[in-house]
Amino acid sequence: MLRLSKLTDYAVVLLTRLEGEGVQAAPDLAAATGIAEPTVAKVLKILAGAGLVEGLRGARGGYRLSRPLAELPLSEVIAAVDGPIALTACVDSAVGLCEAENTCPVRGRWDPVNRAIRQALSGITVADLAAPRPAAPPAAPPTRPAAIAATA
Amino acid sequence: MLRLSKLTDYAVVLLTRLEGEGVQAAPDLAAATGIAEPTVAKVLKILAGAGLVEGLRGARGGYRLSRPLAELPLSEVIAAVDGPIALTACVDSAVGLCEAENTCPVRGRWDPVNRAIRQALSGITVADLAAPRPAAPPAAPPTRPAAIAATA
DNA sequence: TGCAATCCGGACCAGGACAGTACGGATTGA
DNA sequence: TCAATCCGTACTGTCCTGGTCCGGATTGCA
Repeated sequence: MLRLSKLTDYAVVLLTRLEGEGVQAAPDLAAATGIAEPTVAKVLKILAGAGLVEGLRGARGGYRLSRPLAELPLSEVIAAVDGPIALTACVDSAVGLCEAENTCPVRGRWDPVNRAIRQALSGITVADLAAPRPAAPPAAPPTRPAAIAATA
Repeated sequence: MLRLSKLTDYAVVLLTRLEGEGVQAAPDLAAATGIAEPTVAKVLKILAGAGLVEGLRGARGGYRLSRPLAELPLSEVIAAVDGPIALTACVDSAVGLCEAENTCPVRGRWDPVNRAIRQALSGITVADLAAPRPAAPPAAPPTRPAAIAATA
Protein backbone atom coordinates (compact mmCIF):
# COMPACT_ATOMS: atom_id res chain seq x y z
CA MET A 1 0.00 0.00 0.00
CA LEU A 2 1.19 3.35 -1.04
CA ARG A 3 0.64 5.13 2.20
CA LEU A 4 -0.31 8.72 2.52
CA SER A 5 -0.09 10.30 5.94
CA LYS A 6 -3.30 10.61 7.86
CA LEU A 7 -2.61 14.26 8.43
CA THR A 8 -2.89 14.86 4.71
CA ASP A 9 -6.32 13.36 4.81
CA TYR A 10 -7.25 15.68 7.64
CA ALA A 11 -5.79 18.59 5.75
CA VAL A 12 -8.07 17.97 2.79
CA VAL A 13 -11.06 17.62 5.05
CA LEU A 14 -10.27 20.86 6.84
CA LEU A 15 -9.62 22.73 3.63
CA THR A 16 -12.95 21.72 2.19
CA ARG A 17 -14.51 22.79 5.46
CA LEU A 18 -12.97 26.23 5.20
CA GLU A 19 -14.30 26.79 1.71
CA GLY A 20 -16.71 29.71 1.58
CA GLU A 21 -17.06 30.00 5.31
CA GLY A 22 -14.82 32.97 5.95
CA VAL A 23 -12.73 32.86 9.11
CA GLN A 24 -13.13 29.85 11.35
CA ALA A 25 -11.44 29.05 14.65
CA ALA A 26 -9.74 25.73 15.22
CA PRO A 27 -12.22 24.50 17.86
CA ASP A 28 -15.13 25.12 15.50
CA LEU A 29 -13.45 23.16 12.76
CA ALA A 30 -12.70 20.38 15.19
CA ALA A 31 -16.34 20.19 16.17
CA ALA A 32 -17.48 20.25 12.57
CA THR A 33 -15.14 17.57 11.33
CA GLY A 34 -14.87 15.27 14.30
CA ILE A 35 -11.10 15.57 14.37
CA ALA A 36 -9.50 16.17 17.77
CA GLU A 37 -8.87 19.82 18.44
CA PRO A 38 -5.12 19.67 19.01
CA THR A 39 -4.74 17.72 15.82
CA VAL A 40 -6.76 20.29 13.92
CA ALA A 41 -4.51 23.01 15.26
CA LYS A 42 -1.47 21.03 14.24
CA VAL A 43 -2.64 20.48 10.69
CA LEU A 44 -3.71 24.10 10.25
CA LYS A 45 -0.39 25.32 11.49
CA ILE A 46 1.34 23.22 8.89
CA LEU A 47 -0.96 24.50 6.18
CA ALA A 48 -0.45 28.07 7.33
CA GLY A 49 3.30 27.56 7.19
CA ALA A 50 2.97 26.46 3.58
CA GLY A 51 0.78 29.43 2.77
CA LEU A 52 -2.29 27.40 1.92
CA VAL A 53 -4.32 29.02 4.67
CA GLU A 54 -3.98 32.26 6.63
CA GLY A 55 -3.94 32.34 10.40
CA LEU A 56 -5.50 35.39 12.05
CA ARG A 57 -4.49 35.91 15.64
CA GLY A 58 -6.22 37.53 18.53
CA ALA A 59 -9.82 37.49 19.59
CA ARG A 60 -12.19 36.54 16.78
CA GLY A 61 -9.21 35.12 14.96
CA GLY A 62 -9.09 31.84 13.12
CA TYR A 63 -8.11 30.47 9.77
CA ARG A 64 -9.23 31.16 6.24
CA LEU A 65 -8.23 29.93 2.81
CA SER A 66 -5.65 31.99 1.00
CA ARG A 67 -6.80 30.60 -2.34
CA PRO A 68 -9.99 29.03 -3.67
CA LEU A 69 -9.80 25.26 -3.58
CA ALA A 70 -10.24 25.04 -7.33
CA GLU A 71 -6.82 26.65 -7.70
CA LEU A 72 -5.16 24.41 -5.17
CA PRO A 73 -3.65 21.25 -6.66
CA LEU A 74 -3.61 18.24 -4.42
CA SER A 75 0.11 17.93 -4.90
CA GLU A 76 0.64 21.13 -2.95
CA VAL A 77 -1.29 19.87 0.01
CA ILE A 78 0.60 16.60 0.05
CA ALA A 79 3.91 18.37 -0.32
CA ALA A 80 3.02 20.72 2.53
CA VAL A 81 2.02 18.02 4.96
CA ASP A 82 4.05 15.00 3.93
CA GLY A 83 7.01 16.69 2.34
CA PRO A 84 8.15 16.48 -1.25
CA ILE A 85 6.38 13.88 -3.31
CA ALA A 86 8.70 10.96 -3.92
CA LEU A 87 7.98 7.29 -4.04
CA THR A 88 11.08 6.00 -2.35
CA ALA A 89 13.94 7.12 -0.19
CA CYS A 90 16.32 6.36 -3.03
CA VAL A 91 15.55 9.33 -5.26
CA ASP A 92 16.65 12.57 -6.77
CA SER A 93 20.14 11.41 -7.42
CA ALA A 94 21.06 11.37 -3.79
CA VAL A 95 24.63 10.19 -3.43
CA GLY A 96 26.29 8.30 -0.64
CA LEU A 97 23.09 7.37 1.13
CA CYS A 98 22.93 3.81 -0.09
CA GLU A 99 25.66 1.31 0.54
CA ALA A 100 24.62 -0.75 -2.44
CA GLU A 101 24.97 2.31 -4.63
CA ASN A 102 27.48 0.71 -6.94
CA THR A 103 25.74 -2.60 -7.39
CA CYS A 104 22.22 -1.27 -7.61
CA PRO A 105 20.92 -1.55 -11.16
CA VAL A 106 18.05 0.84 -10.68
CA ARG A 107 19.90 3.78 -9.24
CA GLY A 108 18.18 6.98 -10.17
CA ARG A 109 15.65 5.13 -12.25
CA TRP A 110 12.73 5.95 -10.00
CA ASP A 111 12.76 9.53 -11.19
CA PRO A 112 10.37 8.99 -14.12
CA VAL A 113 8.03 7.21 -11.75
CA ASN A 114 8.04 10.11 -9.36
CA ARG A 115 7.51 12.47 -12.22
CA ALA A 116 4.49 10.50 -13.35
CA ILE A 117 3.01 10.54 -9.87
CA ARG A 118 3.61 14.23 -9.42
CA GLN A 119 1.97 14.95 -12.72
CA ALA A 120 -1.04 12.82 -11.86
CA LEU A 121 -1.49 14.66 -8.60
CA SER A 122 -1.00 18.10 -10.09
CA GLY A 123 -4.00 17.56 -12.32
CA ILE A 124 -6.33 17.15 -9.38
CA THR A 125 -7.40 20.04 -7.19
CA VAL A 126 -8.77 19.90 -3.69
CA ALA A 127 -12.03 21.16 -5.09
CA ASP A 128 -12.25 17.99 -7.16
CA LEU A 129 -12.21 15.96 -3.99
CA ALA A 130 -14.80 18.07 -2.25
CA ALA A 131 -17.25 18.61 -5.06
CA PRO A 132 -20.32 16.37 -5.11
CA ARG A 133 -19.34 14.95 -8.49
CA PRO A 134 -20.09 17.93 -10.74
CA ALA A 135 -19.41 16.05 -13.97
CA ALA A 136 -18.60 12.54 -12.97
CA PRO A 137 -16.76 10.33 -15.43
CA PRO A 138 -18.27 6.91 -16.17
CA ALA A 139 -17.71 5.16 -12.90
CA ALA A 140 -19.63 3.20 -10.34
CA PRO A 141 -22.10 5.45 -8.50
CA PRO A 142 -21.34 6.03 -4.86
CA THR A 143 -24.58 4.47 -3.65
CA ARG A 144 -23.93 6.23 -0.41
CA PRO A 145 -25.70 9.59 -0.15
CA ALA A 146 -24.76 9.65 3.53
CA ALA A 147 -24.44 13.04 5.10
CA ILE A 148 -21.91 14.73 2.92
CA ALA A 149 -21.04 18.17 4.25
CA ALA A 150 -23.34 17.97 7.20
CA THR A 151 -23.30 21.25 9.07
CA ALA A 152 -22.91 19.97 12.61
CA MET B 1 6.50 11.95 1.51
CA LEU B 2 4.60 9.37 -0.36
CA ARG B 3 6.40 6.38 1.04
CA LEU B 4 6.92 3.20 -0.83
CA SER B 5 8.09 0.22 1.12
CA LYS B 6 11.77 -0.61 0.96
CA LEU B 7 10.90 -4.15 0.04
CA THR B 8 9.42 -2.91 -3.20
CA ASP B 9 12.68 -1.25 -3.97
CA TYR B 10 14.47 -4.52 -3.31
CA ALA B 11 11.97 -6.34 -5.45
CA VAL B 12 12.73 -4.17 -8.42
CA VAL B 13 16.44 -4.59 -7.90
CA LEU B 14 16.12 -8.34 -7.69
CA LEU B 15 13.88 -8.54 -10.70
CA THR B 16 16.28 -6.61 -12.85
CA ARG B 17 19.01 -8.88 -11.57
CA LEU B 18 17.11 -11.96 -12.67
CA GLU B 19 16.62 -10.67 -16.18
CA GLY B 20 18.32 -12.89 -18.74
CA GLU B 21 20.29 -14.84 -16.19
CA GLY B 22 18.21 -18.00 -16.10
CA VAL B 23 17.80 -19.64 -12.70
CA GLN B 24 19.55 -17.99 -9.78
CA ALA B 25 19.64 -19.03 -6.14
CA ALA B 26 18.80 -16.60 -3.38
CA PRO B 27 22.32 -16.48 -1.91
CA ASP B 28 23.77 -15.61 -5.30
CA LEU B 29 21.31 -12.79 -5.71
CA ALA B 30 22.10 -11.59 -2.24
CA ALA B 31 25.77 -11.47 -3.04
CA ALA B 32 25.16 -9.72 -6.33
CA THR B 33 22.88 -7.04 -4.97
CA GLY B 34 24.27 -6.48 -1.51
CA ILE B 35 20.93 -7.18 0.12
CA ALA B 36 20.96 -9.47 3.14
CA GLU B 37 20.24 -13.05 2.24
CA PRO B 38 17.16 -13.61 4.45
CA THR B 39 15.68 -10.45 3.09
CA VAL B 40 16.29 -11.56 -0.46
CA ALA B 41 14.54 -14.83 0.30
CA LYS B 42 11.64 -12.97 1.82
CA VAL B 43 11.16 -10.68 -1.14
CA LEU B 44 11.46 -13.51 -3.64
CA LYS B 45 8.93 -15.54 -1.74
CA ILE B 46 6.49 -12.68 -1.97
CA LEU B 47 7.15 -12.26 -5.66
CA ALA B 48 6.77 -15.99 -6.22
CA GLY B 49 3.47 -15.92 -4.41
CA ALA B 50 2.27 -13.23 -6.76
CA GLY B 51 3.44 -15.20 -9.76
CA LEU B 52 6.04 -12.66 -10.85
CA VAL B 53 8.87 -15.14 -10.46
CA GLU B 54 9.03 -18.93 -10.33
CA GLY B 55 10.68 -20.78 -7.50
CA LEU B 56 12.43 -24.03 -8.42
CA ARG B 57 13.08 -26.31 -5.49
CA GLY B 58 15.73 -28.86 -4.85
CA ALA B 59 19.40 -28.90 -5.64
CA ARG B 60 20.32 -26.47 -8.43
CA GLY B 61 17.05 -24.75 -7.77
CA GLY B 62 16.52 -21.03 -7.55
CA TYR B 63 14.32 -18.36 -9.00
CA ARG B 64 13.64 -17.18 -12.50
CA LEU B 65 11.36 -14.61 -14.07
CA SER B 66 8.01 -15.87 -15.23
CA ARG B 67 7.70 -12.97 -17.65
CA PRO B 68 10.12 -10.61 -19.37
CA LEU B 69 10.45 -7.37 -17.45
CA ALA B 70 9.19 -5.39 -20.39
CA GLU B 71 5.80 -7.00 -19.86
CA LEU B 72 5.75 -6.41 -16.16
CA PRO B 73 4.16 -3.11 -15.13
CA LEU B 74 5.50 -1.54 -12.03
CA SER B 75 2.06 -1.46 -10.55
CA GLU B 76 2.06 -5.24 -10.30
CA VAL B 77 5.26 -5.30 -8.34
CA ILE B 78 4.01 -2.67 -5.95
CA ALA B 79 0.71 -4.43 -5.54
CA ALA B 80 2.48 -7.71 -4.87
CA VAL B 81 4.80 -6.35 -2.22
CA ASP B 82 2.91 -3.46 -0.70
CA GLY B 83 -0.62 -4.58 -1.34
CA PRO B 84 -3.24 -2.85 -3.47
CA ILE B 85 -2.27 0.60 -4.63
CA ALA B 86 -4.24 3.15 -2.68
CA LEU B 87 -3.19 6.50 -1.36
CA THR B 88 -4.98 6.45 1.93
CA ALA B 89 -6.70 4.10 4.32
CA CYS B 90 -9.99 5.82 3.62
CA VAL B 91 -10.72 4.35 0.21
CA ASP B 92 -12.79 2.07 -1.94
CA SER B 93 -16.03 2.99 -0.28
CA ALA B 94 -15.12 1.17 2.88
CA VAL B 95 -17.92 1.58 5.37
CA GLY B 96 -17.82 1.72 9.12
CA LEU B 97 -14.08 2.12 9.38
CA CYS B 98 -14.10 5.83 10.03
CA GLU B 99 -15.94 7.37 12.92
CA ALA B 100 -16.19 10.69 11.13
CA GLU B 101 -17.83 8.99 8.21
CA ASN B 102 -20.94 11.08 8.35
CA THR B 103 -19.32 14.45 8.75
CA CYS B 104 -16.44 13.87 6.38
CA PRO B 105 -16.89 15.92 3.22
CA VAL B 106 -14.36 13.96 1.18
CA ARG B 107 -15.66 10.46 1.77
CA GLY B 108 -14.92 8.30 -1.21
CA ARG B 109 -13.46 11.23 -3.06
CA TRP B 110 -9.96 9.85 -3.12
CA ASP B 111 -10.94 7.27 -5.67
CA PRO B 112 -10.11 9.40 -8.72
CA VAL B 113 -6.76 10.14 -7.17
CA ASN B 114 -6.03 6.49 -6.70
CA ARG B 115 -7.12 5.80 -10.21
CA ALA B 116 -4.75 8.43 -11.52
CA ILE B 117 -1.87 6.96 -9.57
CA ARG B 118 -2.64 3.46 -10.68
CA GLN B 119 -2.76 4.54 -14.26
CA ALA B 120 0.52 6.36 -14.00
CA LEU B 121 2.20 3.29 -12.57
CA SER B 122 0.67 0.91 -15.07
CA GLY B 123 2.37 2.76 -17.88
CA ILE B 124 5.82 2.06 -16.52
CA THR B 125 7.38 -1.39 -16.68
CA VAL B 126 10.18 -2.74 -14.57
CA ALA B 127 12.28 -2.83 -17.71
CA ASP B 128 11.93 0.94 -17.91
CA LEU B 129 13.57 1.24 -14.54
CA ALA B 130 16.39 -1.11 -15.37
CA ALA B 131 17.20 -0.15 -18.91
CA PRO B 132 20.04 2.30 -19.50
CA ARG B 133 17.68 4.67 -21.26
CA PRO B 134 17.08 2.79 -24.50
CA ALA B 135 14.90 5.49 -26.03
CA ALA B 136 14.53 8.14 -23.39
CA PRO B 137 11.67 10.61 -23.74
CA PRO B 138 12.52 14.31 -23.78
CA ALA B 139 13.62 14.80 -20.20
CA ALA B 140 16.53 16.16 -18.24
CA PRO B 141 19.58 13.98 -18.79
CA PRO B 142 20.76 12.08 -15.74
CA THR B 143 24.24 13.57 -15.76
CA ARG B 144 25.25 10.71 -13.52
CA PRO B 145 26.74 7.74 -15.40
CA ALA B 146 27.70 6.19 -12.07
CA ALA B 147 28.17 2.44 -11.99
CA ILE B 148 24.85 1.20 -13.23
CA ALA B 149 24.64 -2.58 -13.29
CA ALA B 150 28.12 -3.21 -12.09
CA THR B 151 28.77 -6.92 -11.93
CA ALA B 152 30.09 -7.27 -8.43
C1' DT C 1 19.21 -45.21 -1.47
C1' DG C 2 21.11 -41.54 1.05
C1' DC C 3 22.65 -36.91 1.18
C1' DA C 4 23.00 -32.17 0.29
C1' DA C 5 21.08 -28.07 -1.68
C1' DT C 6 17.33 -25.25 -2.12
C1' DC C 7 12.79 -23.32 -1.62
C1' DC C 8 8.54 -22.85 1.52
C1' DG C 9 5.82 -21.22 5.37
C1' DG C 10 5.31 -19.28 9.51
C1' DA C 11 6.53 -16.86 13.74
C1' DC C 12 9.36 -13.60 16.13
C1' DC C 13 11.79 -9.24 17.50
C1' DA C 14 13.81 -4.55 17.37
C1' DG C 15 13.88 -0.01 15.50
C1' DG C 16 11.78 4.01 13.74
C1' DA C 17 8.16 6.87 12.18
C1' DC C 18 3.81 8.77 12.98
C1' DA C 19 -0.33 10.45 15.41
C1' DG C 20 -1.77 12.63 19.10
C1' DT C 21 -1.12 15.54 23.38
C1' DA C 22 0.47 19.21 26.38
C1' DC C 23 2.53 23.49 27.73
C1' DG C 24 4.05 28.25 27.72
C1' DG C 25 4.33 32.41 24.90
C1' DA C 26 2.85 36.09 21.59
C1' DT C 27 -0.75 38.72 19.39
C1' DT C 28 -5.10 40.95 18.78
C1' DG C 29 -9.72 42.90 19.68
C1' DA C 30 -13.25 44.27 23.03
C1' DT D 1 -6.90 45.28 31.22
C1' DC D 2 -8.54 40.95 29.94
C1' DA D 3 -9.96 37.16 27.28
C1' DA D 4 -9.62 34.71 23.02
C1' DT D 5 -6.89 32.86 19.69
C1' DC D 6 -2.89 31.45 17.14
C1' DC D 7 2.23 30.08 17.47
C1' DG D 8 6.19 27.13 18.54
C1' DT D 9 8.23 23.38 20.71
C1' DA D 10 8.76 19.21 23.10
C1' DC D 11 7.06 14.83 24.60
C1' DT D 12 4.97 10.15 24.61
C1' DG D 13 2.57 5.93 23.17
C1' DT D 14 1.43 3.04 19.40
C1' DC D 15 1.70 0.97 15.09
C1' DC D 16 4.18 -0.52 11.02
C1' DT D 17 8.22 -2.05 8.71
C1' DG D 18 12.41 -4.28 8.07
C1' DG D 19 15.07 -7.89 9.27
C1' DT D 20 16.00 -12.53 11.37
C1' DC D 21 15.34 -17.29 12.49
C1' DC D 22 13.62 -22.03 12.51
C1' DG D 23 11.66 -26.40 11.03
C1' DG D 24 9.75 -28.75 7.06
C1' DA D 25 9.17 -30.20 2.14
C1' DT D 26 11.10 -30.97 -2.35
C1' DT D 27 14.48 -32.08 -5.75
C1' DG D 28 18.85 -33.50 -8.04
C1' DC D 29 23.09 -35.99 -7.70
C1' DA D 30 26.46 -39.46 -6.13
